[in-house]
Amino acid sequence: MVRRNLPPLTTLRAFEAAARLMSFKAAAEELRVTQSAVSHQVASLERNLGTPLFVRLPGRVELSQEGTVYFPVVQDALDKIALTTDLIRKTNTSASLTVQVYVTVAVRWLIPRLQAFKEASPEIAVNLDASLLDWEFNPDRADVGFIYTRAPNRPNLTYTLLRRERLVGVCSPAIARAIKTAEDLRHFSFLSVSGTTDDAETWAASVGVAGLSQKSSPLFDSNLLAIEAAANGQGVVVVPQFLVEGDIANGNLVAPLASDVMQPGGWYLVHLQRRGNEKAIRKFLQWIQSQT
Amino acid sequence: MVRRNLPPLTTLRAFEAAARLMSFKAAAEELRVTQSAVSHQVASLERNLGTPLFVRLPGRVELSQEGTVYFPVVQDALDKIALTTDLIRKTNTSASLTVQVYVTVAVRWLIPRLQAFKEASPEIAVNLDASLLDWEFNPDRADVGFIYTRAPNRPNLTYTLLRRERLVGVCSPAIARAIKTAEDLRHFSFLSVSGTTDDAETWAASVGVAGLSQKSSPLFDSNLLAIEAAANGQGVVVVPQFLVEGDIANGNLVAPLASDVMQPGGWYLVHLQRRGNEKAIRKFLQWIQSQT
DNA sequence: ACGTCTACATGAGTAAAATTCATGTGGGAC
DNA sequence: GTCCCACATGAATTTTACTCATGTAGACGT
Repeated sequence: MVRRNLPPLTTLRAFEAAARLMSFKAAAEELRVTQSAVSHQVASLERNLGTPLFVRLPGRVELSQEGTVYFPVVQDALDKIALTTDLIRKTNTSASLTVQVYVTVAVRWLIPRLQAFKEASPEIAVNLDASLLDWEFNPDRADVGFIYTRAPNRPNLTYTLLRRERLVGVCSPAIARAIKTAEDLRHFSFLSVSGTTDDAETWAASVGVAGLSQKSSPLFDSNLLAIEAAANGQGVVVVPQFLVEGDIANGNLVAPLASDVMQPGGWYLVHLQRRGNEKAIRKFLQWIQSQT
Repeated sequence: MVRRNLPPLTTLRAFEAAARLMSFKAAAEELRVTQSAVSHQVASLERNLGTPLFVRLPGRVELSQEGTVYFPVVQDALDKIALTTDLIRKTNTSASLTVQVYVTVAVRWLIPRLQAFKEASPEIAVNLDASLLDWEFNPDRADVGFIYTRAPNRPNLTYTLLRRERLVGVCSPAIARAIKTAEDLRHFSFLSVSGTTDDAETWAASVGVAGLSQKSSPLFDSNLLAIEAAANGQGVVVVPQFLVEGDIANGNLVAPLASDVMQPGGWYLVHLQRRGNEKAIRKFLQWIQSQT
């Protein structure tokens, strides 16, 4: 068929649900929008077609004559699209899961543990969408996000708190030997990372050298580089503890000064609310909760 | 079927056209969007499905394996929706045309002439969407608009200039007998209409009494009421001439002072660009052009 | 008769999606 | 090597979808 004058296709979704359920309210619940959205969508479709598709009765609706003609055609069409869409998705995505994760977290925490997930769920291939500076979960690019935020409240997203994390200042063993008190920090560089200077200052204040981290030197783009630099004896970096607990355990890095200060936000596993029932997402969520 | 996880339906339109034509560029032309829009839409659908639907080759595309599966299902579904949509539209709207028109223009100019249009095109029922203050064409509410504007450049709309109109100051015959020169206007009220005070002042300046219209009295919501008030001897109103030429011809209103000042904008017949080929719209446009 | 509750309707404001714009890229034709 | 073409992409803009707040009409209970 040559170019067709289709109605706005999104409105068909609302119309079909409302027609099938005989209720704008029930359709709204199913589609996870407000009743008002369904009402507006149906009205838009009716304007486009130039005729009512429903007869409005007190507290309920019936299909109009035109609606009775339209509904089975639309329902059948959407059903066929949905079935084929699911088939293609299953073929390609139910066996994979894309995780959006900060590159440092990927390298230093997640990747070492992924083997365990693969063993637990061999049918799910995990792809990592590692980002350098993106703190916001992008549902267009990933199925889930391992995200640090202080405001876990973006609409349409489900946030599951995995951990609140302590901040630690770490350095190489050589530098650690020279640090007896916080005052000794004045002799070494703070390796600051863009976007995390608040954390560094919070930690510095907690060990009694408020303001010191602001006199810092090399600015790094990511914790990954900063941690490497710290391990190489170039100074002290302040990071969430879970990123360096492996290095602390093997002596590669040392946390010479104790502090109980916590990051103000939390680390969350995030996904689109409406995808909360997908098996791969649920399995990953369960697994990562068991790891933290 | 209970709630389904449909892809974004708008993307299906782009996918189907691109798949049928084997060209994003040709699909863009057919859909009257840019090639970039098609590219973005297809990419969005591919992300949603988790797999490419096209194989990109130099300067052309082929359907991928999944695309080959998906295309006939989507095409068939959209064809069925389009056919049924057209059937419903034909039943309800191809024989009718809704004209958005300022209420004064409707009462004083268009309605008296509609009989001629009905005789010329009896198969087209004209509905009027008369508005009081809306100067902007709303394609959601009407098929065409008879619109005054100085800026005929909103995107996606086609503007056809019908006329540029002279402004006239009109009053009852009784008041007209008392007006020999423009200075005599000082003894009478200017009947101002919200939204048209610029016109009134432009006219007043053109007959040599700049500023006089700004000392005006009763403010009316529409020219219709103001014209009625003028005919009833309550003062002078400044309006586009075509609105009162019938009253001037029958002596109900008089334009005692000549002026050649024109309205700065124009009167246009407006419609959605993409609907320019519809028979009812074309017929109405031809007819109203012959009337002006 | 009155009050309460429900589902749909509507306008305004906000968020998300669609689209345009400008430009880049890779390959084919000449 | 140059030019041209179709597709790709990011940013900005426009349009659409949606939410919010509120209104309305009728059903139901008292």
